[in-house]
Amino acid sequence: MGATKTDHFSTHQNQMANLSKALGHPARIAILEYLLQVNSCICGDIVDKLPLAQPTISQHLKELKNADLIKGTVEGTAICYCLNEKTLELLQNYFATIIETIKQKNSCC
Amino acid sequence: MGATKTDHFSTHQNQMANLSKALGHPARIAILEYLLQVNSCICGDIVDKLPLAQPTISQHLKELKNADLIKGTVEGTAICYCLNEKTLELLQNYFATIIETIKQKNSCC
DNA sequence: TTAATATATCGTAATATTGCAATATAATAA
DNA sequence: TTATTATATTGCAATATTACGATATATTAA
Repeated sequence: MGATKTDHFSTHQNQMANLSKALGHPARIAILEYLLQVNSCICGDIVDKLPLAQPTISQHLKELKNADLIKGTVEGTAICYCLNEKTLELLQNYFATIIETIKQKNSCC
Repeated sequence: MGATKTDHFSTHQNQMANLSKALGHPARIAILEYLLQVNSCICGDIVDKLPLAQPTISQHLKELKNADLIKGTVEGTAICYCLNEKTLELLQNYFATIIETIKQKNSCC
């Protein structure tokens, strides 16, 4: 098979898996970090910053957008991308809660 | 192709991508959350808790272990798995820094 | 030793991802 | 209108992931 059994897991588990999966490629991490570094939305020049062809980057941007990790607005000929703080906060909260929970536990291996 | 151009990105970017990728499947999120919920290491019963066959779970555990997200110790006939706090802290810190950086920025779309 | 139990590995089919050339689309400029 | 520029989509080959039956391995129990 290979089909991920999405229906066997909770909505929340699928959501966190999808967000993680969207960040599960160095190019997409690089895009995230580039958008973070630039002190505003970026219109256009992502392609010049990464060692990948334009269609490939477009595809990665699409995946980040599908996961709601970035937002894109049409700005004339270019498209203006920026990070979606709300979605990134979901991730931050998730891992923060995990660490908190671990620290409350008495022990481990 | 399909080969991920790992060599074109920084070690750090590859590391965060690998960690994210390892969590990019609902079964592995479910395993993580199960290990978190149980107030100790778990020896054995993960297979009973998930709707997947034993070899499939073994494979997912292997991936989590490869990513250093969990630790496994042999405990007689069973194997004792637990979360690796250090690695999960890497993720927490990463997203915390991202949110912090976003909040410092003047504006966005 | 043999049996029972727990986990891992092998092999393989189904599916998904990645990367890019070629091409399409959409907006502005000339 | 016809360029020009920026981004998206299509199509496809290479590769990776997922799932699991069958089997192997390893530990304890009898």
